[in-house]
Amino acid sequence: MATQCKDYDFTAIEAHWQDQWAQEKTFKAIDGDTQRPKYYVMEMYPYPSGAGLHAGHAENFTGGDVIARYKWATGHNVLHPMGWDAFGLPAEQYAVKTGQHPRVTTQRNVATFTRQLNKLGLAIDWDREINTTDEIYYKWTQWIFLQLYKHGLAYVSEQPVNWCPELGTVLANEEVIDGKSEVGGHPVVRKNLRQWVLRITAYAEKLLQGLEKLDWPESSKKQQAHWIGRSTGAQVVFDIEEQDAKIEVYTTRPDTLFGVTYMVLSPEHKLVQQLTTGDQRELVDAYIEAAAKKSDLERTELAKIKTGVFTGSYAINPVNGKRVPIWIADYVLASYGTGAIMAVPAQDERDWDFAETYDLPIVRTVQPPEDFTGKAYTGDGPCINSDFLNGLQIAEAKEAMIKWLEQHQRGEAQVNYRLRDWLFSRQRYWGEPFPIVFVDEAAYRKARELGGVVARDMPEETVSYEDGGQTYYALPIPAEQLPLVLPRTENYKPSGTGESPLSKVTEWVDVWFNLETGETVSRTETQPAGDAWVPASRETNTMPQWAGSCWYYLRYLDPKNTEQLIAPEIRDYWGSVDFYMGGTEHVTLHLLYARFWHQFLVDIGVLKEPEPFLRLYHQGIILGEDGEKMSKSRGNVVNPDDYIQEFGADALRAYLMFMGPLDDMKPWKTDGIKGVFRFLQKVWNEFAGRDGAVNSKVQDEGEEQKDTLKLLHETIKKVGDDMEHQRFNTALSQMMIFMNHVAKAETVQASTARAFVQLLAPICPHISEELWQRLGGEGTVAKAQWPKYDAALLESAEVKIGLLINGKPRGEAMVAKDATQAQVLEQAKADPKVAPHLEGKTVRKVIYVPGKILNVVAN
RNA sequence: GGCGGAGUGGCGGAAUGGUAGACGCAUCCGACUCAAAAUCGGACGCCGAGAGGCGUGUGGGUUCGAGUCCCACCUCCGCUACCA
Repeated sequence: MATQCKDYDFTAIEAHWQDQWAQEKTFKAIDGDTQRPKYYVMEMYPYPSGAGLHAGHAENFTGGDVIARYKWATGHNVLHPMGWDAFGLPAEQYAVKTGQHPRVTTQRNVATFTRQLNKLGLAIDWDREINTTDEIYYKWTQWIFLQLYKHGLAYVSEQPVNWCPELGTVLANEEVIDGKSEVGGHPVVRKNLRQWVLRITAYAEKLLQGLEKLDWPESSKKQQAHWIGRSTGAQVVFDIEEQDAKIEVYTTRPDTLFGVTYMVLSPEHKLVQQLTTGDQRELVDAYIEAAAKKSDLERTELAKIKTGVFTGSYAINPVNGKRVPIWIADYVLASYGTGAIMAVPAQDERDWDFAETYDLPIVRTVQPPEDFTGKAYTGDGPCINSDFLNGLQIAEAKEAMIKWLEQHQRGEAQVNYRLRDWLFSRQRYWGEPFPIVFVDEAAYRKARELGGVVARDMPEETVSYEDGGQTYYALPIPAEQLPLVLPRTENYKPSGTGESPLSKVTEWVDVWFNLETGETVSRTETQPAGDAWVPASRETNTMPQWAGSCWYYLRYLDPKNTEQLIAPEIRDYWGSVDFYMGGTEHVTLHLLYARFWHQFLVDIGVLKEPEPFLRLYHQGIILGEDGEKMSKSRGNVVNPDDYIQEFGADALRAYLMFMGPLDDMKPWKTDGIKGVFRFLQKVWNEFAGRDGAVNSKVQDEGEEQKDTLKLLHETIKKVGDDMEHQRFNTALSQMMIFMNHVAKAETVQASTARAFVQLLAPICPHISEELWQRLGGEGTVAKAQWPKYDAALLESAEVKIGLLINGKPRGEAMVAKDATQAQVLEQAKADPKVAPHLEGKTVRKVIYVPGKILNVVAN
């Protein structure tokens, strides 16, 4: 049913059709529909912040929506879902500030977002809505963690971490930018804390290999590959003079081993104390203390001047027996390789800088070219000063050296990755609790002996930690006992000590734990009867925000399943995500983590497809009207709601798609939306008319005019091609050209109008549904079969071609499509605008491209 | 420093090696109007009265023909950054 509107009352029309779609469940994806090909398209789900929907969201969701609608129209069974990434810091920080519980603010924000998204007219299957903070959802987040734990991919580690005093939490490396927190920009320092860590490095190779087959932007693949950072080289063992210890280093340049003039340990290296001699002790201790206090910002920003101190000890170079001094310096990272390096200043810029500062010797082992004027030489060349390597090029020398090291048992070839294990715990309230309890050693042993479901979900290798002389052993809360519900407490403020707020909820933390069944009872109750019940303490850290987003694309497939993460037949039907749209900023975080979990789930038999996201697409950032990044402080923020109210969702959607290529960064121009609004107004006026259901120029009987028909088919072709390649801006241009023609035509056939409205529907669905109805279309335009163009109609008997003399355009001519070169040349010679340019010249050559140009070369 | 992307009218942007500037915005002229808005018609790269000349960051090259291909350079943006 269409509305009764006379004018283009977009508010009424849009509300009407949005209701209609919701009621009819027009965009419900059907599990197991074998009649139509499936298509799974999704956008990165939003974090429901208090600020509401912004322009970037609108662009992201509209872009995905146009694709979804186009796929429906071309006969696909489309899955286009939506959900909420609702755990995370901002809700908790807001709670701390205002005293409102995160659950309350989250619910409120989700309601706001839902209302805003609906106003955009998105073709979403809302029956599959998910929320990462729902128990039914995070039960499975916990379940996946449990599987990771069981398979030895989750461990506890006391390690220096990025501690942000302001936020009262630890951050992942990826959440620290220039030594400041990504959220809020607060300073970050190092602190040792007990943490859960996921062994993503075990998947480094697989994650790298998997990239090859993905249809992702090349730059994103490169970025991820760089993040994984595979390098090949050798591990080399250095003896230490008059000491029992050995230093292991990793190097990508084993060929330069003869050029080692000193060694450097990171200040955190475990051998530092042992290697420091009495007279150096004071200096070394002071240096270590200073390095520990430095924030990451200081450590990187002050990197221009490298600092370090001598430990007093010497290492012995395994290839030539030379003694080289061992230094410590914070330009060597504890977390990469072995935390120690062999320094070869002649072939490494960093080492050169350091050697220069501290007056350490430099020995070239690669002959630089004669014209080389720089300091460290990192290019190729023949080896020198290198004994048995002399004369070899770098690649050969590396091989020879590795062979030598292996023969003499002083090292071996090694592959290294830049990727670090993933720091997976947060000292926060608003996240998924870990399905873990800690018990003493006796209880731990007993759990294994009992062989219940607890033992079943235990990893082979014991996970434990020490604190105050006591060892705590981790035991899983087995799958049967999930979800482990986040306790409803008002104690969500950060403790400030680095402990999670949950640690203060003692009635939740301290439990009786059944070592066989994994059941728990608060220790405020009396101990249940039976040997299997022991006192235990829950893990009080929570999971990071990334956890829920690692697998949400799977939950959309089977959102209400309480028995399985996903039913196999549903998994097999939908497979992987065909089109995933979101910002580039998630390439090294979310997209890598999600691939890791996905590959893991494949390995344990839960999933089959090797990769989660086959096609990745990044929408470009929308800048403010001033060409600057939108921000509250600049006051250039565009609120989509304002424009929906003033021009309608269709106009907003059309403008967002018309601004320029979807993946380009581009500035918002309010005047621009007026242009597309005029276009929609024109569509309405031409087809609906100003004062009736249909404009009187729309004809039901008779034939379409030739030129209109030709243009229509050109438009069908152009829009279809553009839709396939996400070129929505040029698709709209073509539709504007078409409407400009219709506006000038005396009449137009209803069938023509309907076909046009179909083309418009993916981008402007509301006005299209309305006009489709009025023009006599059947059912919803969203699912009407996409028009086909007739190639024969695209041809015309006469074509316009350009007449060029010596490559310069001098005129144009209408000629028969199959005109010969001679005919066209005649016409050119006779053309009053062209002829003067040929006067007195001899024609040397003629190039004729039928339908395009005739170029006469003359002098 | 490394990786990636981009430089086209006043602006957003179009152009399988084939008449650069489609489409839209802004501006100007005209019609309608008492007037304005809306709408419609027209103009709109730069220089030039005109013929014409010059024009896609700069310099070279390939080609009958280059925004598009090749080489060198300049500028801007994004990401990343002591990873040995």
